[in-house]
Amino acid sequence: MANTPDKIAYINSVKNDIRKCFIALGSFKAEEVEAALELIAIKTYKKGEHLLREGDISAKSCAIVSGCVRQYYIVDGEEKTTFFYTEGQSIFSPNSSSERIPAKYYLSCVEHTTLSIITLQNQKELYQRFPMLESMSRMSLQEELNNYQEMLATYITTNPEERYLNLLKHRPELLHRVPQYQLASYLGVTPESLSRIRKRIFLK
Amino acid sequence: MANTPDKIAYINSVKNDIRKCFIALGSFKAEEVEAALELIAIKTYKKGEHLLREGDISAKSCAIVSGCVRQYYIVDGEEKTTFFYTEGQSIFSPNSSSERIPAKYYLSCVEHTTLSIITLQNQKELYQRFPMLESMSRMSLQEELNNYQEMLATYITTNPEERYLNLLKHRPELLHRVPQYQLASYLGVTPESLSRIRKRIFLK
DNA sequence: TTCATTTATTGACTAAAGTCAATTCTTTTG
DNA sequence: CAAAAGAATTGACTTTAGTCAATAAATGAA
Repeated sequence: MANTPDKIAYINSVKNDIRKCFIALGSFKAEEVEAALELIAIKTYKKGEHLLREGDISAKSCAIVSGCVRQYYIVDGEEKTTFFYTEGQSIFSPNSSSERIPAKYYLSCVEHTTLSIITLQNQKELYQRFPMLESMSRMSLQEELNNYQEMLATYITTNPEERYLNLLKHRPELLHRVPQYQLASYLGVTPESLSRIRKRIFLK
Repeated sequence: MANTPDKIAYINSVKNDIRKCFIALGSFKAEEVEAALELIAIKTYKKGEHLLREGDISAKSCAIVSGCVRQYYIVDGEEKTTFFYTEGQSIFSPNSSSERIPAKYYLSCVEHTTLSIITLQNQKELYQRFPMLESMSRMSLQEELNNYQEMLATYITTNPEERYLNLLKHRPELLHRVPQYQLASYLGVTPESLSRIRKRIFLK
């Protein structure tokens, strides 16, 4: 399927936004920025499209430019949602460098979604050329790790109702973007229970 | 409190183990290894001692040489355990580089524990001197992030009984090293419930 | 717009976890 | 060793979530 002029224009505008980010870092020459941009692909996905299926071996990392991607596992034939990625969030590859680990989960688009994608191969090249980027990457991984530690801690220390209220507080937009049965599974309850939790909260 | 000769000998033997790890990497000269070792401290802690308290600003990362460290939050006056670190695991600082974020949790030793500790300051120096170490650090952070993503996913997709069975399978030693009421809180249930879960499983 | 499908809610009932109090078992320590 | 403190278990009861079936509401495609 060939890209329409519209789409090409859109991709260029996204690339330009990324260009601005690189330039804002202040440490790169114009040619270097262009070289780095060459290593990144911009792709769009339709609602419902999969980025990854269980068993796939992925060798790329993505950042969400716009849209929403759902991570889920299939356990006993049931979809169990474990994360929603939205604008600005990164989906790190389950594979670092040389390993070839098949994914245990699925990634599917909840909405029409635009990603910036870099292959591990290109990432390696980028980091060799610009060690500063590897350093930044390490620090953002560290931050992301802290986030996950905190998410796990929050999950352990709260019950489903509190988790729903948390979501309402910290990612309210999700409630409108995502079907409720997927939210339910993300909160670790059945759709029926989430419906009752919402009712309970409403009555308070 | 001065170190006894015993303790000095012990710390030296630990340092020597770390020395061997560096040498095994194959890319460093003997003086470089010694310089790197200078940046790392070995410390021992008694059972019950705290490495970190809520509100503390920590500027170091640790690796568990031996022993067991429990991470917990205090929520409504109750300790909520969210992780157990054992031999070979790393406790990354909640602060990367320049930020000064006070900790939201506690770290306390479940047993007599030995740590290797590096300050963020020294870490920075180490990475500047040996970029390969920063690259390794990035990759191990990536792996650790994958671990956490999977732990969160497992937590979301399982009920307390399954979580207990999981622990039995993947970290059986914890069941003997850690008091049951702390495990209960780690599994997200009350001590009474865990006691009943164990009974239920036993009767099957 | 209409029909079909998907999603959300409700009801009735069951299973599991929470709470509080009492008891037993285990570990510490003076 | 004995007393005290800490940890684990058990019982009775309450609250919350799970399950299954029915219905209502919303969404999407022809």
